Amino acid sequence: MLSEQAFFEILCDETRRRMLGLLRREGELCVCELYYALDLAQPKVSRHLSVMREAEILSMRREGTWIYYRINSQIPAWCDRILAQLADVWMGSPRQQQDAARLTGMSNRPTRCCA
Amino acid sequence: MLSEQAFFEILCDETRRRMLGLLRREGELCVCELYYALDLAQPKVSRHLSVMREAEILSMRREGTWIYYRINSQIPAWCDRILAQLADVWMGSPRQQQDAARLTGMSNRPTRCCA
DNA sequence: TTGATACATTCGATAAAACGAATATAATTG
DNA sequence: CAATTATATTCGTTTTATCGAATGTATCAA
Repeated sequence: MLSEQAFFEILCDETRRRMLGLLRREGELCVCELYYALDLAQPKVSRHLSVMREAEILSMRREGTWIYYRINSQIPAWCDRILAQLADVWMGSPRQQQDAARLTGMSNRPTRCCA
Repeated sequence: MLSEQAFFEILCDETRRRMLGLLRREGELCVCELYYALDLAQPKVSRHLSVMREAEILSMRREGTWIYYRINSQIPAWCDRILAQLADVWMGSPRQQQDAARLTGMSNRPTRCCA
């Protein structure tokens, strides 16, 4: 169960905040969408994903070769409220807009077959 | 002006969260009250105070030999909201109660002569 | 000016976090 | 089975944070 310490350690890294921002906005994204949108190397994104998965702030599901990540719906309410505050700050920041724009402009995004 | 990165780096450390929790509750505390309440070495508390002072999340005033710290009233609104969420989580946690109890039980607390 | 009290800083060591590069695994397609 | 695509992990290195111990500074009182 996501501890206070683990939660703040996760928020400490800007890459992870960008990932959480995008995921909160989009609901669910696969790894290739994430690293494309953030314009970062795939192993780097994967490592941060695994850190967040182990801390149970993210959950994942596999669909074929793609793995979709989302913010774990089981996180404590106070974490969710802080993420909401963070999203407020983020929306409108140049970096968030850039990330979102790159995602929108991405071609060949995988098509989800199911929720 | 307190950056997003600086803010989350500060929250990353449990000692600093305890300090912010106490300061939010008490309004203003001097260094000796802080390290007594937290039961930590004075240099350790001083170092964390200077980190937070440099990040402009704390402000200070001197009164004689005592230096009083408080949460900077100029911090961005979103930081304040996150600190409020944090205070909610904190209130009632064993550690917070312990810190507050030690402060209450402290003898020879300096008497403030002015605001 | 000497001593005492409150607080700050420096120093060296340790430990944790993040990185790029390379490699491994897992599912799909032919 | 081989090749391809998507994702994960390992490895060695570099950076950064934190710490205790020791020392420095500032204020006040005698």
